[in-house]
Amino acid sequence: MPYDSPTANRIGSSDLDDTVSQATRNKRTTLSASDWENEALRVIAEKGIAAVAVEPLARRMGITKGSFYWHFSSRESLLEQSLVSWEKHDARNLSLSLGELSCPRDRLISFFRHVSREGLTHQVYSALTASADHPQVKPVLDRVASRRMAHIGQAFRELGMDDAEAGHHARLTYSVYLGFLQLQRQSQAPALSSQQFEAYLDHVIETLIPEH
Amino acid sequence: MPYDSPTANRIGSSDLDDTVSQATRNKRTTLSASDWENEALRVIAEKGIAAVAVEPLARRMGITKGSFYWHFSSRESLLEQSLVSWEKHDARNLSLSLGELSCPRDRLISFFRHVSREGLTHQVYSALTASADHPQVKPVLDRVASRRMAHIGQAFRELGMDDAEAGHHARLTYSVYLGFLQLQRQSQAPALSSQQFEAYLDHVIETLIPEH
DNA sequence: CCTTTACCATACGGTAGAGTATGGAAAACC
DNA sequence: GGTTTTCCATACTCTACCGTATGGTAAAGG
Repeated sequence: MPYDSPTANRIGSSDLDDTVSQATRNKRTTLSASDWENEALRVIAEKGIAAVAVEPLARRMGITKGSFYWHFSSRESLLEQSLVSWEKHDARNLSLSLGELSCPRDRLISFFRHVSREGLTHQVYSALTASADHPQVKPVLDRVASRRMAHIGQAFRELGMDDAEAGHHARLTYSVYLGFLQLQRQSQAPALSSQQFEAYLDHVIETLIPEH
Repeated sequence: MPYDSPTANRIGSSDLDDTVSQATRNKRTTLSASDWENEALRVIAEKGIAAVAVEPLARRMGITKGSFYWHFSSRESLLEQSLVSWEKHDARNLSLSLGELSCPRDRLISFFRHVSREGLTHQVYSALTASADHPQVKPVLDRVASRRMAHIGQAFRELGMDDAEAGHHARLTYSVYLGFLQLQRQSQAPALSSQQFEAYLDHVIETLIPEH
């Protein structure tokens, strides 16, 4: 019973944010634990964490439960490892997208721009916010939010704010981001067009980010 | 089969936002449809819409399913009527808390102040945002959000903004509110103390609401 | 007083998913 | 080449909930 063993992707990393779902394993080899994790994350992105059920997931992958319970001890274990995997991936994304640019203003703008048409990672986050009360999700969301707000706050400090003001402004800025995700999720209408979104984004930047 | 009949509270209005749950019906008379609706809304506030299940709800009320299926045709019907009832209640709250004050600035500040320690109605809203993808919840949330943003936008227009800017600023302001709710729901730590919250609120007001 | 009608209890059938048990096949190992 | 490991299929059990069927009781209406 090797379930819950350290996830060493045996076949190939099959990194997140790529679209090789079925193609990766097209009848050829056997499945690994990370294959289940990635598929679970896709389901989370599409239908939320409550939709991560063992049997439907197995059907979706063209396989049976027998495989699952060899790799994992329980559904809870799958969720745990999937969330850990996602959190690592997100932390790496954060360093990449916000750690590169030297100008703090560009960093903040880049943060907002990454929201609209971002890949699987952000969709998962949006879906997880809907399950913020879930005992396994809550600590993950808290860490991710803290990490992101810390980065944002740092940018505001570099723009001349003192610690207290930067902290408040980071919380405010991140709330705007969360509120945007919420409106995005609940709106059935086509939401905002591209130009409307751009105009709104300009307004947000103008309101929240000091000129220099 | 009188289920789905117009909810005429036969016994007593048992209005929302009061705490007479068991006390209202302490062995005495029979239950009405609105009793089920109110209890459902309490469950939504506590554990979300997925926790609204017929049998657990009946157990919670010290009764059996037999009663429920006399008043309602299905679980779906209960949700529908509960949401309708809540939406009406919320619309009335909006007119009351934002329609009274003449000064638009005070109206906006009052809006934010009503968030922190508000009763059942706001808890329900916070819980519903977690189920924004639910087919019965989505249209309700859309209407409520539009209604509230319209009020906020009107206040900004009265403060001198043109239509486009007021619209954007209303969306931005409402996003801050939604983001606050989200952070509230997901934080396991004691969140913010009273003074921290006041300081943050001052910052929000200063940032979002023009001086005069 | 006797019959409706309103309301609720009890018992049933049906579904969906979580785990378990066990066997089978294919590859790896020696 | 035979044994061991790895991986998956099949066939259960168990729980929780939805909805139905039906019978019982107390109050209201005639």
